[in-house]
Amino acid sequence: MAYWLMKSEPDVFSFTDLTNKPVEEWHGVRNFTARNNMKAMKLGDLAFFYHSNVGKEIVGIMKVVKLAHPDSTAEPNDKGKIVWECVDVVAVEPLPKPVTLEVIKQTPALANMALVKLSRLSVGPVSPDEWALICKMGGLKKIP
DNA sequence: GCCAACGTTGGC
DNA sequence: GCCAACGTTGGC
Repeated sequence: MAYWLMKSEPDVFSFTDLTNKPVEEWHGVRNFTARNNMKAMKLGDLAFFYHSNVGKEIVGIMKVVKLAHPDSTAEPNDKGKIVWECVDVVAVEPLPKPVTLEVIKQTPALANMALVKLSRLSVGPVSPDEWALICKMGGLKKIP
């Protein structure tokens, strides 16, 4: 099982929005690296939900419930092919104490995260160590 | 609102 | 296939 981090602007779609839905298609990714990360996801993989621009913090955890499939909002390219894909996710639980980007940058064990190094990547990997530490910092008693 | 970082496009 | 120009993202 792998861990991930996915970004969304809370103005557009927040973690609260996710908790109000039974399941959500993570559509709208238009970057090949991010898409490839989604194609690498397995059922049951967990991902942090990060609020970009507004908040700039990790606010919750979600789970992959459907493997990558064509993005329903993507237009076919000039060959009539849809190259953009996405997974479906469900909310698992919020972090009692959101972990901010500022704190992540100040934490040596987290300063090399893809979130920090590749700030424009909207879907990136998280190592098991990073995952456990952020869960702890976020106030979770049990590491999912 | 600015700017750095990065991806994409198009000319050669 | 290289690289300059341009567009977009996201932090500040």
